[in-house]
Amino acid sequence: MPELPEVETVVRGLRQSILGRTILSVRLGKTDFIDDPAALEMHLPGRRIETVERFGKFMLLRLSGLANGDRVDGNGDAATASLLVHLGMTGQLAPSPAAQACGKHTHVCLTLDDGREVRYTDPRRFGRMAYLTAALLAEELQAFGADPLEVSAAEFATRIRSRHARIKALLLDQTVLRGVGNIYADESLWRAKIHPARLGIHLNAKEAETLRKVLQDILKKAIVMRGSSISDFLDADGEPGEYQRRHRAYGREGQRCYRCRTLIRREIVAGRSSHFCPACQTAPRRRKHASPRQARRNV
DNA sequence: CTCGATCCCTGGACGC
DNA sequence: TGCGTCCAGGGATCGA
Repeated sequence: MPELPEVETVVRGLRQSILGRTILSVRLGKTDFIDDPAALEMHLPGRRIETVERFGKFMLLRLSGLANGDRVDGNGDAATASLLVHLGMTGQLAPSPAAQACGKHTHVCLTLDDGREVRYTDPRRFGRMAYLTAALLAEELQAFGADPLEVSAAEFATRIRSRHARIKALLLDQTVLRGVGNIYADESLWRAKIHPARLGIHLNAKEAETLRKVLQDILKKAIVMRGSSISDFLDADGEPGEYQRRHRAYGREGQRCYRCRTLIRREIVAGRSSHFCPACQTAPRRRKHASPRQARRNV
């Protein structure tokens, strides 16, 4: 499941392999994960891939202006448009020789000017692809939160400690931080010894800063190890990552905590399966079940 | 504001 | 071997 480190790994691979290539043509299979399939077919051919960037869990392929002075629609926006790609749960984006047969779940093929194709493969089609002008892209991206690798101590503390939601939900909320998913949320909470059901507002300043530090450390190490391959993540070279070997909580239900030997537990927190050590990560005090009558009195 | 529920989708695990 | 069932999960959405 591609989260920030996995997406970063793919982005780095694509930078090596397809930067500067021109897209010649577009072939589509199933298109229910594409915002406007016709826009891809209409606008991608003839455009060069100028940059490959990551934004949270999104990949952004910034495209050149139209080749040989073709008409640019109205505002000239098309000149700085991008292809936005989200890998969802099972998406892969990688170049392969055009001669190579496509897999069953390959739904987008971008023919390049060097005899290869960039292919998007996604069995579950939880991903997303969209051709967006600069203005539309900016509009999309402004809704997202801070980059977890860049976020300052002060901003992180503000974003977390002002919220009544569970810390697990906050870490997963892309409008709070962009790029963290279930694996790295559980891993960072384990490292910081914070129970996933604690409320953001109940973390003290020290806990919040610890969490930020371990989250950054984990994400950086995971990038170095080219991500976690749990089910079927492969990078742009078709290689699996290695970070799953370092997991301390995620996927370790029933195994012993590396710190205290207690059995790792899995519970649904904030709607997501959450792995934690019930001894190291002490649960929040059980909320007193305020009766509806009592709650009403305080109004 | 925050929550849970529901939907999307398919492969893989599991039980019989 | 071959069913059926359940589950995983990022994100959107909706109602409580």
